[in-house]
Amino acid sequence: MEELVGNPLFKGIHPKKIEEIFSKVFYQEKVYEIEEIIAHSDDDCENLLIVMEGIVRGEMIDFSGKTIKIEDIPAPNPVATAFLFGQRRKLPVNIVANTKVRMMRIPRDSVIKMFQMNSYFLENYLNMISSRAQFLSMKIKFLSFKTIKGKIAQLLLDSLGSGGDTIILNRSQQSLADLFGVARPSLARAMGEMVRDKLIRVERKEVKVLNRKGLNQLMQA
Amino acid sequence: MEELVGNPLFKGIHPKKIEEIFSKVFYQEKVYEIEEIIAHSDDDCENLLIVMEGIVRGEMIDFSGKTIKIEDIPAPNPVATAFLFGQRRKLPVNIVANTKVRMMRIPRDSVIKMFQMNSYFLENYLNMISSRAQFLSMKIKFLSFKTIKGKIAQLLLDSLGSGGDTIILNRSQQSLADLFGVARPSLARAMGEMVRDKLIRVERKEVKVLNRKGLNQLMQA
DNA sequence: TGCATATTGTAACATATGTTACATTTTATC
DNA sequence: GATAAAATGTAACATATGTTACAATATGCA
Repeated sequence: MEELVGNPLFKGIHPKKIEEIFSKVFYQEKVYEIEEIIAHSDDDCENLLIVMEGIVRGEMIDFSGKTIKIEDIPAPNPVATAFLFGQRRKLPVNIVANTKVRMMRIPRDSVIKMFQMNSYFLENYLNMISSRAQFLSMKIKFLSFKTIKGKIAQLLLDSLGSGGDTIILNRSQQSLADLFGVARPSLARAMGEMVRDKLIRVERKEVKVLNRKGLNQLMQA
Repeated sequence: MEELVGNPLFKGIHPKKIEEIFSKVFYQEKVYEIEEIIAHSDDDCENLLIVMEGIVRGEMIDFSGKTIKIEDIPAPNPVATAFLFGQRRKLPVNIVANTKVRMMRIPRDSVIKMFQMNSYFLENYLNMISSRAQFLSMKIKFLSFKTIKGKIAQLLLDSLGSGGDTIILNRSQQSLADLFGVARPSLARAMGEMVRDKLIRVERKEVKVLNRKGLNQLMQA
């Protein structure tokens, strides 16, 4: 069980205690070879999966059969903790072995027992899904700005904080456009108009905010 | 405690049992008048708040100080369950009383004790934040499709799965439009065009997929 | 320095979506 | 069933963004 030390789900729990917990609940371990599919998208999510060794990836399959990588999950981390409970207890992605991996599989019932045996484990689990919900919430705030100028304003005011009025953009226009999910010339045009309207001044990678109130208004729409 | 029957956090728990739980942990109740601010955005989230009576709203404050209503939360429901744990334990919104309200306030420690006293309560809580994470996850998926038709295609093919070819939409056009982050008439138009192009056939809440390949193509763009 | 390459600015035009307004249909309530 | 309320269909028009193409800079490298 030493592999579980360092796993965020077992943070703050003494290794001896971890041993003790696992002596009292049912679980399985299984080894997968490279590129083997560990779990399919839409499979019922009845078990907590933990990467003990190696790296797995989550990938989406679109309907034409193409796959899109979503994220890599290395040991020692759990997989899809937000789908073991809740209304839709199904995996949203395929889980595939990037390397040879060893996975631990703990049934939901065992997990609940573990929650009641050890409040650290419970808090760690709660922290994990809560953090995820918080992160997604932030991301949505960003994505749901409709206009390009709104996204720019959000980015600028966010990275500005309270002090100062200049930001160094360390990304190319193209990468910014990708981040926003817009076309590069459209981004250039939007920034050009903001300069024209004296909201900002741009010099190479340096952006100076001239009119905070104006930027705020762009975020409303 | 009868007000808690019907509260999703206490689903499946016998009223007597609820009494018993609350006899063993610390909590407070407080009454707020109309338009009184119950909690401020960025306040540390140290307590589980439950609306016992009345309706509260969450509202965001933008940089210029204007407020934007986010959602109404009527009794008997908890508030901001996803912010009691996790990395950023701060309220993202102001909580304001829409009507005269009575709120229950349970410290995080008490909540954890309650988790360990009653596994229904624990599962209900887990279900609630998990469902929220799942909902946000789904929303992001839709937001990142550029075109409305793409979003529709994604929704249809997703809820279709492998078998059958008809879906019952249990949401109003408006709520779908909100989910997609588009305007309602735009959604109606897009669906109309898809019907015209013989990709789908719509009859009230029932949608029949006529051309899967065509829907796939809409998702590529 | 000179050259090649990448990045950025700009323009004209096409298109998707938003906005507003109203008619029509469905649903709920008495 | 009658009525009001909600949801939906549709149209005309405004606007933001995408697309394509090319010129103007900036950047890296020999």
